Amino acid sequence: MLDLAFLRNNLEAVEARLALRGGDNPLAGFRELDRQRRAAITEVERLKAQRNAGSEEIGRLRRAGQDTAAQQARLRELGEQIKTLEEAAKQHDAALDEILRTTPNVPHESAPAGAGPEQNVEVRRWGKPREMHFTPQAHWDLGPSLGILDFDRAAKITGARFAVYWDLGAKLERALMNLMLDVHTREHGYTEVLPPFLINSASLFGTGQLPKFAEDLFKCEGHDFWLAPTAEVPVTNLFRKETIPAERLPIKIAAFTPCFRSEAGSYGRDVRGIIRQHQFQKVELVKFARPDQSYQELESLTADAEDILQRLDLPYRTVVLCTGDMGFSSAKTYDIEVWLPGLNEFKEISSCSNFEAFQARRAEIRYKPDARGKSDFVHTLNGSGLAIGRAWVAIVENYQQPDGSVVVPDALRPYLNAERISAEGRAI
RNA sequence: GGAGAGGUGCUGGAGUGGUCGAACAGGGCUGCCUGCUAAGCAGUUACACUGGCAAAACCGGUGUCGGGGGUUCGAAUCCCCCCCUCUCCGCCA
Repeated sequence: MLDLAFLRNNLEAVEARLALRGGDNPLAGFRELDRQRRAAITEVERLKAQRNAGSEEIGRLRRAGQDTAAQQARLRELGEQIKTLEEAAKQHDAALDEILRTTPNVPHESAPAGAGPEQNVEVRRWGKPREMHFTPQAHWDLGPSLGILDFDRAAKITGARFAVYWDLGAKLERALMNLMLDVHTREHGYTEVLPPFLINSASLFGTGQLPKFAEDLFKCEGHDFWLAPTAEVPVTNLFRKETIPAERLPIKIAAFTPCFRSEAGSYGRDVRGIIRQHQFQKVELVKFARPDQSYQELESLTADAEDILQRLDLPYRTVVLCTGDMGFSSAKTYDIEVWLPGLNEFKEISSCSNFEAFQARRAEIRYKPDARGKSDFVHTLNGSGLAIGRAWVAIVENYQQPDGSVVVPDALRPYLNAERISAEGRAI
Protein backbone atom coordinates (compact mmCIF):
# COMPACT_ATOMS: atom_id res chain seq x y z
CA MET A 1 0.00 0.00 0.00
CA LEU A 2 1.25 3.45 -0.86
CA ASP A 3 1.15 6.36 1.55
CA LEU A 4 -1.91 8.54 1.10
CA ALA A 5 -0.21 11.87 1.73
CA PHE A 6 2.71 10.93 -0.50
CA LEU A 7 0.32 9.98 -3.26
CA ARG A 8 -1.55 13.25 -2.97
CA ASN A 9 1.67 15.25 -3.31
CA ASN A 10 3.41 13.16 -5.94
CA LEU A 11 0.53 11.76 -7.98
CA GLU A 12 1.93 12.46 -11.44
CA ALA A 13 5.35 11.04 -10.63
CA VAL A 14 3.86 7.90 -9.10
CA GLU A 15 1.53 7.41 -12.06
CA ALA A 16 4.46 7.71 -14.43
CA ARG A 17 6.42 5.02 -12.60
CA LEU A 18 3.41 2.73 -12.26
CA ALA A 19 2.85 3.06 -16.01
CA LEU A 20 6.14 1.18 -16.45
CA ARG A 21 4.41 -1.88 -15.02
CA GLY A 22 1.95 -1.80 -17.91
CA GLY A 23 -1.83 -2.07 -17.74
CA ASP A 24 -4.35 0.59 -16.89
CA ASN A 25 -3.56 3.47 -14.56
CA PRO A 26 -4.83 2.25 -11.17
CA LEU A 27 -4.88 5.82 -9.86
CA ALA A 28 -7.11 7.25 -12.58
CA GLY A 29 -9.95 8.28 -10.25
CA PHE A 30 -7.74 9.19 -7.32
CA ARG A 31 -7.71 12.98 -7.40
CA GLU A 32 -11.46 13.45 -7.59
CA LEU A 33 -12.25 10.67 -5.12
CA ASP A 34 -9.78 12.05 -2.62
CA ARG A 35 -11.35 15.49 -2.88
CA GLN A 36 -14.89 14.12 -2.43
CA ARG A 37 -13.86 11.97 0.47
CA ARG A 38 -12.21 14.82 2.33
CA ALA A 39 -15.17 17.11 1.77
CA ALA A 40 -17.50 14.45 3.19
CA ILE A 41 -15.27 13.83 6.19
CA THR A 42 -15.00 17.52 6.97
CA GLU A 43 -18.77 17.90 6.98
CA VAL A 44 -19.46 14.83 9.11
CA GLU A 45 -16.82 15.83 11.62
CA ARG A 46 -18.21 19.34 11.85
CA LEU A 47 -21.65 17.94 12.76
CA LYS A 48 -20.18 15.46 15.21
CA ALA A 49 -18.34 18.27 16.97
CA GLN A 50 -21.68 20.04 17.31
CA ARG A 51 -23.31 16.95 18.73
CA ASN A 52 -20.52 16.35 21.22
CA ALA A 53 -20.77 19.94 22.45
CA GLY A 54 -24.54 19.58 22.77
CA SER A 55 -24.26 16.33 24.70
CA GLU A 56 -21.83 17.88 27.12
CA GLU A 57 -24.23 20.73 27.63
CA ILE A 58 -27.03 18.28 28.43
CA GLY A 59 -24.82 16.65 31.02
CA ARG A 60 -24.23 20.00 32.66
CA LEU A 61 -27.91 21.00 32.63
CA ARG A 62 -28.97 17.63 34.01
CA ARG A 63 -26.62 17.92 36.92
CA ALA A 64 -28.07 21.35 37.55
CA GLY A 65 -31.48 19.70 37.64
CA GLN A 66 -32.83 21.37 34.50
CA ASP A 67 -35.07 19.92 31.83
CA THR A 68 -33.26 18.92 28.63
CA ALA A 69 -36.06 17.52 26.47
CA ALA A 70 -35.72 20.26 23.83
CA GLN A 71 -31.97 19.86 23.48
CA GLN A 72 -32.34 16.11 23.23
CA ALA A 73 -34.88 16.41 20.44
CA ARG A 74 -32.59 18.78 18.57
CA LEU A 75 -29.61 16.47 18.91
CA ARG A 76 -31.67 13.47 17.90
CA GLU A 77 -32.37 15.22 14.62
CA LEU A 78 -28.70 16.10 14.24
CA GLY A 79 -27.93 12.45 14.80
CA GLU A 80 -30.17 11.47 11.88
CA GLN A 81 -28.36 13.94 9.67
CA ILE A 82 -24.99 12.59 10.72
CA LYS A 83 -26.09 9.05 9.98
CA THR A 84 -27.07 9.96 6.43
CA LEU A 85 -23.91 11.90 5.70
CA GLU A 86 -21.81 9.21 7.26
CA GLU A 87 -23.16 6.66 4.82
CA ALA A 88 -22.01 8.83 1.93
CA ALA A 89 -18.63 9.41 3.55
CA LYS A 90 -18.21 5.68 4.05
CA GLN A 91 -18.81 5.04 0.38
CA HIS A 92 -16.14 7.52 -0.66
CA ASP A 93 -13.85 6.03 1.91
CA ALA A 94 -14.41 2.51 0.61
CA ALA A 95 -13.86 3.61 -2.99
CA LEU A 96 -10.57 5.28 -2.16
CA ASP A 97 -9.54 2.35 -0.03
CA GLU A 98 -10.23 0.03 -2.95
CA ILE A 99 -7.82 2.05 -5.09
CA LEU A 100 -5.17 2.06 -2.38
CA ARG A 101 -5.47 -1.65 -1.69
CA THR A 102 -5.25 -2.66 -5.34
CA THR A 103 -2.51 -0.30 -6.52
CA PRO A 104 0.83 -2.10 -6.88
CA ASN A 105 4.11 -0.92 -5.43
CA VAL A 106 6.17 1.73 -7.21
CA PRO A 107 9.18 0.17 -8.99
CA HIS A 108 12.58 1.24 -7.67
CA GLU A 109 14.59 3.44 -10.02
CA SER A 110 17.17 0.69 -10.46
CA ALA A 111 14.58 -1.72 -11.82
CA PRO A 112 14.93 -1.73 -15.62
CA ALA A 113 11.93 -0.50 -17.59
CA GLY A 114 10.33 -3.20 -19.69
CA ALA A 115 7.06 -4.83 -20.65
CA GLY A 116 7.67 -8.51 -19.96
CA PRO A 117 10.14 -11.29 -19.11
CA GLU A 118 12.12 -10.69 -22.33
CA GLN A 119 13.25 -7.37 -20.92
CA ASN A 120 14.64 -8.77 -17.68
CA VAL A 121 18.35 -8.08 -17.42
CA GLU A 122 20.93 -10.72 -16.58
CA VAL A 123 23.28 -9.38 -13.92
CA ARG A 124 25.57 -12.37 -13.42
CA ARG A 125 26.09 -15.99 -14.29
CA TRP A 126 27.78 -18.67 -12.21
CA GLY A 127 29.09 -22.11 -13.20
CA LYS A 128 29.04 -23.87 -16.54
CA PRO A 129 26.46 -26.43 -17.63
CA ARG A 130 28.14 -29.85 -17.58
CA GLU A 131 29.05 -31.35 -20.91
CA MET A 132 26.84 -34.35 -21.42
CA HIS A 133 27.81 -36.80 -24.14
CA PHE A 134 24.35 -38.29 -24.12
CA THR A 135 20.83 -36.96 -24.33
CA PRO A 136 19.90 -35.86 -20.80
CA GLN A 137 16.53 -36.99 -19.55
CA ALA A 138 13.96 -34.68 -18.09
CA HIS A 139 13.22 -35.33 -14.41
CA TRP A 140 9.70 -36.50 -15.23
CA ASP A 141 11.19 -39.45 -17.08
CA LEU A 142 14.23 -39.99 -14.88
CA GLY A 143 12.40 -39.73 -11.54
CA PRO A 144 9.78 -42.40 -12.25
CA SER A 145 12.36 -44.68 -13.89
CA LEU A 146 14.48 -44.48 -10.74
CA GLY A 147 11.39 -45.26 -8.72
CA ILE A 148 11.76 -42.11 -6.61
CA LEU A 149 8.98 -40.02 -8.16
CA ASP A 150 5.40 -41.20 -8.70
CA PHE A 151 2.76 -39.14 -10.47
CA ASP A 152 0.20 -41.90 -11.07
CA ARG A 153 -0.47 -42.63 -7.44
CA ALA A 154 -0.47 -38.92 -6.55
CA ALA A 155 -3.20 -38.45 -9.15
CA LYS A 156 -5.13 -41.29 -7.54
CA ILE A 157 -4.93 -40.05 -3.98
CA THR A 158 -5.25 -36.36 -4.79
CA GLY A 159 -5.21 -35.23 -8.42
CA ALA A 160 -3.20 -33.52 -11.10
CA ARG A 161 -0.18 -31.38 -10.19
CA PHE A 162 0.74 -33.47 -7.15
CA ALA A 163 3.58 -35.95 -6.71
CA VAL A 164 4.59 -38.75 -4.38
CA TYR A 165 8.28 -39.06 -3.54
CA TRP A 166 9.55 -42.56 -2.73
CA ASP A 167 12.59 -43.62 -0.79
CA LEU A 168 15.66 -41.69 -1.96
CA GLY A 169 13.35 -39.19 -3.66
CA ALA A 170 11.80 -38.34 -0.31
CA LYS A 171 15.19 -38.38 1.37
CA LEU A 172 16.67 -36.05 -1.23
CA GLU A 173 13.88 -33.55 -0.51
CA ARG A 174 14.60 -33.79 3.22
CA ALA A 175 18.36 -33.55 2.69
CA LEU A 176 17.92 -30.34 0.70
CA MET A 177 15.73 -28.88 3.41
CA ASN A 178 18.31 -29.63 6.08
CA LEU A 179 21.24 -28.34 4.05
CA MET A 180 19.48 -25.06 3.32
CA LEU A 181 18.32 -24.49 6.90
CA ASP A 182 21.73 -25.39 8.29
CA VAL A 183 23.63 -23.07 5.97
CA HIS A 184 21.30 -20.12 6.50
CA THR A 185 21.06 -20.47 10.27
CA ARG A 186 24.66 -21.46 11.02
CA GLU A 187 26.53 -19.40 8.45
CA HIS A 188 24.29 -16.61 7.22
CA GLY A 189 22.86 -15.52 10.56
CA TYR A 190 19.19 -16.31 10.09
CA THR A 191 16.90 -17.42 12.90
CA GLU A 192 14.88 -20.53 12.18
CA VAL A 193 11.10 -20.28 12.48
CA LEU A 194 8.43 -22.92 11.98
CA PRO A 195 5.17 -21.05 11.39
CA PRO A 196 1.59 -22.24 10.92
CA PHE A 197 0.80 -23.32 7.37
CA LEU A 198 -2.78 -22.09 7.58
CA ILE A 199 -3.09 -18.33 7.72
CA ASN A 200 -5.91 -15.81 8.01
CA SER A 201 -7.11 -13.11 5.62
CA ALA A 202 -5.52 -10.26 7.55
CA SER A 203 -2.08 -11.82 7.08
CA LEU A 204 -2.66 -12.31 3.36
CA PHE A 205 -3.71 -8.69 3.08
CA GLY A 206 -0.56 -7.62 4.90
CA THR A 207 1.77 -9.14 2.35
CA GLY A 208 -0.39 -8.22 -0.64
CA GLN A 209 -1.90 -11.54 -1.78
CA LEU A 210 -5.35 -10.25 -0.85
CA PRO A 211 -7.60 -8.75 -2.01
CA LYS A 212 -6.41 -9.01 -5.62
CA PHE A 213 -5.08 -12.55 -5.90
CA ALA A 214 -7.55 -14.72 -4.00
CA GLU A 215 -7.94 -16.98 -7.04
CA ASP A 216 -4.30 -18.12 -6.67
CA LEU A 217 -4.98 -19.47 -3.18
CA PHE A 218 -6.68 -22.43 -1.54
CA LYS A 219 -9.30 -21.53 1.06
CA CYS A 220 -10.53 -23.72 3.89
CA GLU A 221 -14.28 -24.06 3.74
CA GLY A 222 -16.09 -22.60 6.73
CA HIS A 223 -13.01 -20.94 8.22
CA ASP A 224 -11.04 -17.77 7.72
CA PHE A 225 -8.04 -19.99 6.99
CA TRP A 226 -6.08 -20.23 3.77
CA LEU A 227 -3.26 -22.59 2.83
CA ALA A 228 -0.06 -20.56 2.84
CA PRO A 229 1.21 -19.96 -0.72
CA THR A 230 4.66 -19.10 0.68
CA ALA A 231 6.27 -18.71 4.11
CA GLU A 232 6.58 -15.01 3.24
CA VAL A 233 3.02 -14.59 4.50
CA PRO A 234 3.19 -16.09 8.01
CA VAL A 235 6.76 -14.93 8.63
CA THR A 236 6.34 -11.32 7.50
CA ASN A 237 3.14 -11.14 9.53
CA LEU A 238 4.99 -12.28 12.65
CA PHE A 239 5.48 -8.60 13.41
CA ARG A 240 2.14 -7.30 12.16
CA LYS A 241 0.93 -4.36 14.29
CA GLU A 242 4.22 -4.29 16.18
CA THR A 243 6.90 -1.67 16.69
CA ILE A 244 10.38 -3.16 16.54
CA PRO A 245 13.20 -1.45 18.49
CA ALA A 246 15.81 -0.18 16.01
CA GLU A 247 18.63 -2.13 17.64
CA ARG A 248 16.92 -5.40 16.71
CA LEU A 249 17.13 -4.60 12.99
CA PRO A 250 17.84 -6.21 10.68
CA ILE A 251 15.81 -9.26 11.70
CA LYS A 252 16.65 -12.25 9.51
CA ILE A 253 14.44 -15.32 9.50
CA ALA A 254 14.68 -18.64 7.65
CA ALA A 255 11.59 -20.83 7.54
CA PHE A 256 10.79 -24.16 5.97
CA THR A 257 7.18 -24.61 4.89
CA PRO A 258 5.12 -26.38 2.32
CA CYS A 259 3.48 -23.94 -0.11
CA PHE A 260 0.08 -24.34 -1.72
CA ARG A 261 -0.96 -22.60 -4.92
CA SER A 262 -4.03 -23.09 -7.03
CA GLU A 263 -2.10 -22.16 -10.21
CA ALA A 264 -5.31 -20.83 -11.69
CA GLY A 265 -4.61 -19.46 -15.11
CA SER A 266 -1.45 -21.49 -15.68
CA TYR A 267 -3.20 -24.44 -17.29
CA GLY A 268 -0.89 -24.81 -20.24
CA ARG A 269 2.38 -24.10 -18.44
CA ASP A 270 4.82 -26.59 -17.01
CA VAL A 271 2.24 -29.34 -17.05
CA ARG A 272 4.86 -32.10 -16.91
CA GLY A 273 6.98 -32.92 -13.91
CA ILE A 274 7.20 -31.14 -10.60
CA ILE A 275 8.20 -27.66 -11.78
CA ARG A 276 4.70 -26.32 -11.13
CA GLN A 277 2.73 -28.18 -8.47
CA HIS A 278 -0.17 -27.33 -6.19
CA GLN A 279 2.08 -28.21 -3.25
CA PHE A 280 5.82 -27.72 -2.97
CA GLN A 281 8.35 -27.21 -0.24
CA LYS A 282 10.46 -24.14 0.22
CA VAL A 283 12.97 -22.61 2.60
CA GLU A 284 12.16 -18.93 2.69
CA LEU A 285 14.36 -16.05 3.84
CA VAL A 286 12.62 -12.98 5.28
CA LYS A 287 14.20 -9.75 6.48
CA PHE A 288 12.98 -6.70 8.34
CA ALA A 289 15.38 -3.83 7.71
CA ARG A 290 15.89 -0.14 8.29
CA PRO A 291 14.81 1.79 5.19
CA ASP A 292 18.31 3.16 4.59
CA GLN A 293 19.76 -0.35 4.59
CA SER A 294 17.16 -2.34 2.70
CA TYR A 295 18.88 -2.30 -0.68
CA GLN A 296 22.14 -3.62 0.66
CA GLU A 297 20.10 -6.24 2.53
CA LEU A 298 18.52 -7.22 -0.78
CA GLU A 299 21.97 -7.81 -2.26
CA SER A 300 23.09 -9.97 0.67
CA LEU A 301 19.77 -11.86 0.70
CA THR A 302 20.23 -12.71 -2.96
CA ALA A 303 23.82 -13.75 -2.29
CA ASP A 304 22.64 -16.01 0.56
CA ALA A 305 20.25 -17.77 -1.81
CA GLU A 306 22.90 -18.07 -4.54
CA ASP A 307 25.29 -19.60 -2.03
CA ILE A 308 23.12 -22.72 -1.81
CA LEU A 309 23.39 -23.25 -5.57
CA GLN A 310 27.16 -22.75 -5.41
CA ARG A 311 27.49 -25.35 -2.68
CA LEU A 312 25.48 -27.76 -4.80
CA ASP A 313 27.63 -26.80 -7.80
CA LEU A 314 24.59 -26.02 -9.92
CA PRO A 315 25.00 -23.49 -12.75
CA TYR A 316 22.70 -20.49 -12.55
CA ARG A 317 22.19 -16.94 -13.63
CA THR A 318 20.68 -14.03 -11.78
CA VAL A 319 18.38 -11.58 -13.52
CA VAL A 320 16.85 -8.35 -12.31
CA LEU A 321 13.18 -8.22 -13.21
CA CYS A 322 12.00 -5.40 -15.41
CA THR A 323 9.13 -3.18 -14.30
CA GLY A 324 6.59 -5.13 -16.36
CA ASP A 325 7.47 -8.51 -14.81
CA MET A 326 7.62 -7.63 -11.11
CA GLY A 327 5.13 -8.84 -8.54
CA PHE A 328 2.39 -6.63 -7.11
CA SER A 329 4.11 -5.79 -3.80
CA SER A 330 7.72 -5.58 -4.95
CA ALA A 331 9.85 -2.51 -5.64
CA LYS A 332 12.77 -4.54 -6.97
CA THR A 333 13.20 -8.25 -7.61
CA TYR A 334 16.08 -10.53 -8.54
CA ASP A 335 15.23 -13.94 -9.93
CA ILE A 336 17.80 -16.69 -9.66
CA GLU A 337 17.47 -19.21 -12.47
CA VAL A 338 19.09 -22.63 -12.30
CA TRP A 339 20.22 -24.54 -15.35
CA LEU A 340 18.07 -27.59 -16.15
CA PRO A 341 19.64 -29.77 -18.85
CA GLY A 342 16.55 -31.93 -19.25
CA LEU A 343 14.51 -28.89 -20.13
CA ASN A 344 17.51 -27.24 -21.75
CA GLU A 345 16.80 -23.90 -20.14
CA PHE A 346 17.30 -21.72 -17.07
CA LYS A 347 14.36 -22.00 -14.67
CA GLU A 348 13.47 -19.74 -11.76
CA ILE A 349 14.45 -21.31 -8.44
CA SER A 350 14.40 -18.21 -6.26
CA SER A 351 12.86 -14.78 -6.30
CA CYS A 352 14.35 -12.14 -3.99
CA SER A 353 12.48 -8.88 -3.46
CA ASN A 354 12.57 -5.65 -1.56
CA PHE A 355 9.05 -4.49 -0.79
CA GLU A 356 10.25 -1.31 0.87
CA ALA A 357 7.41 -0.05 3.13
CA PHE A 358 4.63 -1.42 0.92
CA GLN A 359 3.91 -4.50 3.04
CA ALA A 360 4.89 -2.80 6.30
CA ARG A 361 2.24 -0.15 5.70
CA ARG A 362 -0.43 -2.79 5.00
CA ALA A 363 0.64 -4.89 7.98
CA GLU A 364 1.53 -1.94 10.25
CA ILE A 365 5.07 -3.08 10.99
CA ARG A 366 7.04 -0.18 12.44
CA TYR A 367 10.37 0.46 14.07
CA LYS A 368 11.51 3.20 16.40
CA PRO A 369 14.75 4.80 15.17
CA ASP A 370 15.57 5.94 18.71
CA ALA A 371 13.78 6.42 22.01
CA ARG A 372 12.81 10.01 21.25
CA GLY A 373 12.01 9.73 17.57
CA LYS A 374 8.69 8.91 15.96
CA SER A 375 8.19 5.39 14.72
CA ASP A 376 8.35 4.68 11.00
CA PHE A 377 7.58 1.72 8.79
CA VAL A 378 10.29 -0.89 8.32
CA HIS A 379 11.26 -2.29 4.95
CA THR A 380 10.45 -5.95 4.39
CA LEU A 381 12.30 -8.30 2.07
CA ASN A 382 12.13 -11.93 1.21
CA GLY A 383 13.49 -14.54 -1.14
CA SER A 384 13.40 -18.25 -1.66
CA GLY A 385 16.46 -19.88 -0.26
CA LEU A 386 15.55 -22.05 -2.22
CA ALA A 387 12.50 -23.71 -3.74
CA ILE A 388 13.22 -27.29 -2.73
CA GLY A 389 11.25 -29.07 -5.44
CA ARG A 390 13.06 -27.22 -8.17
CA ALA A 391 16.40 -27.81 -6.49
CA TRP A 392 15.48 -31.51 -6.50
CA VAL A 393 14.87 -31.29 -10.25
CA ALA A 394 18.16 -29.44 -10.78
CA ILE A 395 20.14 -32.11 -8.96
CA VAL A 396 18.52 -35.04 -10.70
CA GLU A 397 18.90 -33.46 -14.13
CA ASN A 398 22.38 -31.94 -13.72
CA TYR A 399 23.94 -34.93 -11.96
CA GLN A 400 22.46 -37.70 -14.11
CA GLN A 401 24.90 -40.13 -15.67
CA PRO A 402 24.80 -42.00 -19.02
CA ASP A 403 23.83 -45.20 -17.19
CA GLY A 404 20.77 -43.57 -15.67
CA SER A 405 22.18 -43.17 -12.18
CA VAL A 406 22.45 -39.84 -10.36
CA VAL A 407 25.58 -38.67 -8.55
CA VAL A 408 24.93 -36.99 -5.20
CA PRO A 409 26.67 -33.61 -4.89
CA ASP A 410 29.33 -33.47 -2.16
CA ALA A 411 27.40 -31.02 -0.02
CA LEU A 412 24.45 -33.42 0.22
CA ARG A 413 26.31 -36.65 0.90
CA PRO A 414 26.33 -36.33 4.69
CA TYR A 415 22.60 -35.59 4.60
CA LEU A 416 21.63 -38.33 2.18
CA ASN A 417 24.21 -40.82 3.38
CA ALA A 418 24.90 -41.82 -0.21
CA GLU A 419 27.26 -40.90 -3.03
CA ARG A 420 25.04 -41.98 -5.83
CA ILE A 421 21.50 -43.04 -6.61
CA SER A 422 21.85 -46.14 -8.77
CA ALA A 423 19.79 -46.63 -11.92
CA GLU A 424 17.65 -48.98 -9.83
CA GLY A 425 17.05 -46.22 -7.27
CA ARG A 426 19.31 -47.63 -4.56
CA ALA A 427 21.77 -45.74 -2.40
CA ILE A 428 25.40 -46.42 -3.22
C1' G B 1 -17.59 -29.37 20.93
C1' G B 2 -19.71 -27.98 26.30
C1' A B 3 -19.24 -24.81 30.96
C1' G B 4 -16.93 -20.75 33.35
C1' A B 5 -13.40 -16.44 33.76
C1' G B 6 -11.17 -12.65 31.18
C1' G B 7 -9.34 -9.14 26.93
C1' U B 8 -8.32 -1.22 29.00
C1' G B 9 -2.43 3.06 27.04
C1' C B 10 4.88 0.85 26.79
C1' U B 11 3.76 -2.37 31.47
C1' G B 12 0.77 -3.43 35.87
C1' G B 13 -3.93 -1.97 37.08
C1' A B 14 -8.66 1.32 38.31
C1' G B 15 -12.96 2.58 35.99
C1' U B 16 -20.82 -0.28 35.13
C1' G B 17 -24.06 5.60 30.98
C1' G B 18 -22.19 12.22 31.36
C1' U B 19 -16.64 17.12 31.04
C1' C B 20 -12.68 9.52 30.30
C1' G B 21 -7.88 9.43 25.74
C1' A B 22 -8.98 7.27 30.33
C1' A B 23 -7.31 7.48 38.00
C1' C B 24 -2.98 5.44 40.33
C1' A B 25 1.78 2.98 40.09
C1' G B 26 5.96 1.52 37.20
C1' G B 27 8.86 2.35 32.84
C1' G B 28 10.56 5.88 28.86
C1' C B 29 11.83 10.89 27.43
C1' U B 30 13.14 16.33 28.61
C1' G B 31 14.91 19.66 32.21
C1' C B 32 16.65 20.79 37.35
C1' C B 33 19.68 18.94 41.21
C1' U B 34 24.33 15.84 41.83
C1' G B 35 31.85 15.21 41.24
C1' C B 36 29.56 10.26 39.02
C1' U B 37 25.61 6.73 39.86
C1' A B 38 21.33 6.19 42.75
C1' A B 39 17.62 8.94 45.09
C1' G B 40 14.76 13.49 44.65
C1' C B 41 11.92 17.55 42.01
C1' A B 42 9.17 19.47 37.65
C1' G B 43 7.25 18.55 32.99
C1' U B 44 6.16 15.15 29.26
C1' U B 45 4.86 10.35 27.29
C1' A B 46 -0.44 6.47 21.70
C1' C B 47 -2.14 6.02 16.77
C1' A B 48 -4.98 7.15 12.42
C1' C B 49 -7.82 10.46 9.64
C1' U B 50 -8.96 15.54 8.92
C1' G B 51 -9.08 21.40 8.90
C1' G B 52 -6.03 25.92 9.27
C1' C B 53 -1.18 25.53 4.90
C1' A B 54 1.90 24.09 -0.79
C1' A B 55 4.84 21.92 3.24
C1' A B 56 7.09 21.69 8.41
C1' A B 57 6.35 23.36 13.30
C1' C B 58 2.10 24.41 15.74
C1' C B 59 -3.11 24.92 16.92
C1' G B 60 -8.08 22.76 16.33
C1' G B 61 -11.68 18.71 15.07
C1' U B 62 -13.19 13.43 14.51
C1' G B 63 -12.38 8.43 15.69
C1' U B 64 -9.94 4.54 18.41
C1' C B 65 -10.45 0.95 25.80
C1' G B 66 -10.01 -7.25 21.31
C1' G B 67 -13.16 -6.68 16.24
C1' G B 68 -17.98 -5.49 14.10
C1' G B 69 -23.07 -3.89 14.69
C1' G B 70 -27.02 -1.73 17.94
C1' U B 71 -29.57 1.29 22.02
C1' U B 72 -28.94 6.60 23.70
C1' C B 73 -28.68 13.63 23.28
C1' G B 74 -24.20 11.01 25.13
C1' A B 75 -21.03 4.20 25.65
C1' A B 76 -14.61 1.69 28.09
C1' U B 77 -19.34 1.25 30.79
C1' C B 78 -25.96 -1.43 28.40
C1' C B 79 -27.57 -5.19 24.21
C1' C B 80 -26.27 -8.63 19.91
C1' C B 81 -22.62 -11.29 16.80
C1' C B 82 -17.55 -12.68 16.12
C1' C B 83 -12.22 -13.36 17.51
C1' C B 84 -8.44 -14.37 21.12
C1' U B 85 -6.38 -16.00 26.10
C1' C B 86 -6.94 -18.90 30.65
C1' U B 87 -9.43 -22.99 33.75
C1' C B 88 -12.46 -27.43 33.86
C1' C B 89 -15.05 -31.36 30.97
C1' G B 90 -15.30 -34.11 26.33
C1' C B 91 -12.35 -35.66 22.15
C1' C B 92 -7.69 -36.48 20.17
C1' A B 93 -1.69 -36.78 18.34
